[in-house]
Amino acid sequence: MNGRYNPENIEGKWQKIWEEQGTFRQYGRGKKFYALDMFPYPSGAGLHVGHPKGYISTDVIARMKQLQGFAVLHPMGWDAFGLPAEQYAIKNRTHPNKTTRENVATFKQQLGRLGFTYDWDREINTTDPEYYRWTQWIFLQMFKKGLAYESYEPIIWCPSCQTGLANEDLENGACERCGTVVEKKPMRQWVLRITDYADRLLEGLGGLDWPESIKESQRNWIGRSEGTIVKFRISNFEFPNEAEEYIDVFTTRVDTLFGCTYVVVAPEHPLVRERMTDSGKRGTGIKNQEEILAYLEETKKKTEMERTAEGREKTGVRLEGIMAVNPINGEEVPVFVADYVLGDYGTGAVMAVPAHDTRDAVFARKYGLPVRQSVTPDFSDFERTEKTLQALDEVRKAAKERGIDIWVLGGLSCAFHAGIVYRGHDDMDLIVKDAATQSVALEVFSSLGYREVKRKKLSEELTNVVYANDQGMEIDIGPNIGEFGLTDEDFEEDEKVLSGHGALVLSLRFAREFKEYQLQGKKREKDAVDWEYLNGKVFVDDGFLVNSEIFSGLSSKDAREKITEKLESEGRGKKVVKYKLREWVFSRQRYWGEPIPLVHCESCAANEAAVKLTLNFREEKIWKLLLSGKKTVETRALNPDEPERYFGDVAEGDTLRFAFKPTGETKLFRVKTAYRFKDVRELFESEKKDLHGKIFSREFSTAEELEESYTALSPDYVKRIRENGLVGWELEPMHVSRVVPVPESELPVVLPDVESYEPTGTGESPLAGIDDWVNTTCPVCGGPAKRETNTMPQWAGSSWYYLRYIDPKNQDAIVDKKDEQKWMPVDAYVGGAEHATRHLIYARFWHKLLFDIGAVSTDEPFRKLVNVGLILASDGRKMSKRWGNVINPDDMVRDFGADAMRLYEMFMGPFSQNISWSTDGVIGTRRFLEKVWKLSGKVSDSADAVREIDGLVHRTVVKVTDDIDAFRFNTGVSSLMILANAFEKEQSVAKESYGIFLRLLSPFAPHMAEELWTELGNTESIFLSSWPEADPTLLVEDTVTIVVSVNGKVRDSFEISADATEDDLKAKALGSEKVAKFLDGKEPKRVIVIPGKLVNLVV
RNA sequence: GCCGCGGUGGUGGAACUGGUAGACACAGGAGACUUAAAAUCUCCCAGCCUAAAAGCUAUGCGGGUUCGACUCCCGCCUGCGGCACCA
Repeated sequence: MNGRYNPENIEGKWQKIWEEQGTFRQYGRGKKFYALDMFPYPSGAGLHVGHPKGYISTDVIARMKQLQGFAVLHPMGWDAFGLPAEQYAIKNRTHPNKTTRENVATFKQQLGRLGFTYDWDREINTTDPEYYRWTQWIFLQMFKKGLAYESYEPIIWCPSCQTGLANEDLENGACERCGTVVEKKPMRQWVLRITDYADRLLEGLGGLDWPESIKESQRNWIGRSEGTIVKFRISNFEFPNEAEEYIDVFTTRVDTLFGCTYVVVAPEHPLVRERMTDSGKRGTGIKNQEEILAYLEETKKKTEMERTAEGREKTGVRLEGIMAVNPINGEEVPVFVADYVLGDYGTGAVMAVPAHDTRDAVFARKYGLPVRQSVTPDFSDFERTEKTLQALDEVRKAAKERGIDIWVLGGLSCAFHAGIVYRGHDDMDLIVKDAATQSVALEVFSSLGYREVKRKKLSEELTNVVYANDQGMEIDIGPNIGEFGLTDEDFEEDEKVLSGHGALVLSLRFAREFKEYQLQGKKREKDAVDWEYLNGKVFVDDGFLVNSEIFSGLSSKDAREKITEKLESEGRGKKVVKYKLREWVFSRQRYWGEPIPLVHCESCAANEAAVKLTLNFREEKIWKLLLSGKKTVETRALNPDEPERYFGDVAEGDTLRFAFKPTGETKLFRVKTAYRFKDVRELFESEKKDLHGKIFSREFSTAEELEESYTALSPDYVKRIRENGLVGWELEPMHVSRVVPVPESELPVVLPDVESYEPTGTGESPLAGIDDWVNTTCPVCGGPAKRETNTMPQWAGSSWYYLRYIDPKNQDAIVDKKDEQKWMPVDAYVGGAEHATRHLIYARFWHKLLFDIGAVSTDEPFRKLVNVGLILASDGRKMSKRWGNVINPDDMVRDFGADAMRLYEMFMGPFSQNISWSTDGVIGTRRFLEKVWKLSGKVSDSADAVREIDGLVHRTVVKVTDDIDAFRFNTGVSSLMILANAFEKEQSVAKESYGIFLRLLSPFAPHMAEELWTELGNTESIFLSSWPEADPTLLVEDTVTIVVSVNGKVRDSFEISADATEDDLKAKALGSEKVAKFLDGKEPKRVIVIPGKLVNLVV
């Protein structure tokens, strides 16, 4: 006997032995298993009990897998770059390196006490130059592939963190980190072209064993939608060059094209600015310029303040003087500028179809624009009757005779096609306009054979009465609206509003048809028609076309194809795919991050400047066509999402850079001299007409010619632009320098020490102030050059760390290929759900790039992903210093032992669920361990102690194995408790059974299991033994409990041998006295026998 | 608004593909041991009605399918998470 259970005496001891003997470095075995945790950010606060939950789970799995004979990789490391360390550094004037080192030490010590199986020889730290050397290397690979580019677009800027942010770093329009409302700020940025991978990121999800919610979040985030670009020609406009000009709109509902009654462009749309900028030869065509300018001003202000406000009111201004021509029918429709259209999604312009889009409907109603239905719901699957319509007519007629005007809420068009009127899902509401005549209305209904069937109390004073006739038609009559002072206008609101006011609402519903609808809905499942009403208009996702000329009668789906085909064949449209995913703004203007390994060389740029014009096109075939005969071609691309936004203060001889996006492709112009803006613009516009460079070959076949075509931009002109407020964006002069990658052999570019970590706030990182670091020589020409001073975001290092664990000390590659092939992909990745749309998208993106360049062998890094649920404090809030509700794992280990704490965290509930901490719960698992400890005193070698509960032992083997594999730790632990309770009831426990039990327990409570295993006389570690296998013959029980029920209610049960026949069961059940009572002497109508389970008697 | 996931005792939760709802544990109650307390052990513990048994009611609410529903279907309510003027 081993005395009292005292975790202190055994836990440290075994932790040391495991580490010394390398118990968990059995890498030579055959099958591999890679168990991975999302590595922590080593904060100054240390661990709280929530952190280890995920780590315990991977440890449990790792230990079981090792017992099952796998080679198990289970590493840990530190994601240590990031703001908190930097902020701490600013405050305390310590180097972030120092705090990071200290925090890591604390974390490591805390984790050590819990007895994890980490191989610390593989520890990595993202701030270690030997690590970030490879982070920089990956960046260079992106740069070489054109996936990293310099952009001058306005980006999201957090004024408090003083850095640019990615779209992913936002939470409800505020900085995720500090909660400050962000701004848009134009500045030079490094951006990663993640959208190039959008489709693959989307498709790859299909094969992953990940929680559905995470996959769904990623799908949402990527936001792929297939649609059509439709070209609306602009008319009523003086065309200087007789050139046609178009507004391209993006729509996913091209089937509603005939319902388009106007076009809306975003305030940022080039059309707006272009029409407004000057009175030169193009003219503007827009008559109400001032009004529009005022509107643009207004929207600019609005976006900063109340952008997030719910239910923003829709505002807009018509562009007077121009019209847009609907390419499908030649109809001219007005054009509006309105900020309910987003400038940075689609084409920044939409075709408005108020009949089939709620936003357009709201706008159309406000500005009195026509509404034209072009699609109607498809009710062909429903068996229609005319009954509802008849009933409606009847009611109306009878009402009219008595001088009552009845309003119908809900679409009659819908009623017409369906033969039934629906509002919402099941009824149509009638309103008696003149509330004073409510009593008369009631009289109408009763005269038509309706009688009261039900009364619903809506509130203290308000009651709803339901009448029905004998054909099953129901009418709801709401309370009298007269008392509430509603006016005619209120009737235009939707029914919700009215009932909210206690309006007199009469609901007409045909009960039987509603039932049919339910059945149909079930059969059709996802095809079920989805629609809603607004002021009598029908919003239909899927239906068939009406009012659409030759397309009428087609289904929405077919029409989308057919109309697109037609537009395409005429050059007036194009099938396209759009994403919500934005490019990844990758640079940060902060200190504590990986330096971006690039150099800006002015000398190289100067050489380049000898060539008068350099064009960069992303698509190779285009620039080749354009630049044939030119001296220099640079393949680096610039990707502006916004066209020609930046106009600097330029003087003659300065370098100007224009970025524009006429057709979605990306181009960069560099023009050695400053040119007159107007003429440059003309270049853009002409370019729009013909992508394939007609204008270049015609007008600028040589660089010299191009230069001749332009004259210097006059200061007057710049002033005018500014005064007009047309270029409301920050003016920023741009300098051309050539970006040169730091050669791989010179990596890492080490983060230098600085005097002050303080962000500069100017859009430059603190690194910019270190002259002797910034100034360097160009790797290409050897001339003076400046280093890139932006740093990488925190997400960089974590986007590939799982690869480095495999081969952490490799000097020649990010990971050895053979080792990579052995260990990848990760078999179980555990971490918080909050990483759904950042880390987990970024890492997949990087991994796919690495796959493309042959650095890794798998297309996806994480085969299986499991979310760990939060551990909340006992008050239900998140654990935080701020609330003073933090539980420290060290205290738990001290008071109850690591094993009890591990066991509790696995037992407390479903692994992925958020659950409040309960220290009492730890007491429970500690008691269980005490019980197990005592059981060792009962262990006996004698064979006669065996067999009794062998069945239970082996069923527990199956249960625990399955549960661990499926992350159902709570029920796994529970079954161990059941087995221990059973052992306890026995006189003695067979040594063999106890050995099985210990091995099942060992992943959860390794220290105790190891100790007791030794106690049993084993000389080698329990973790070098093998996982128990269940004996199938012991799994079946000899006797089973059969339940007898009468009409499904349990009345009796009995034990019977497992091989009893159905007839045996039946006989026994019928013989039961308890059952006889319920049979009431009658013979059961039917007897259902489920072997091994139950007998049900139907009376 | 759209999408996804949930809603079971005083509490955390269990129930496999429809077959004894509440395993396991916490808290609570009663008792044993003890001078006493802690620890430990035994028993009770969904609600209603009961002396007890029996019975009835119960898995957010209302319907449905089925011999039988926490489980499947329809509709609602509600909580959480994601996206959100994304055309």
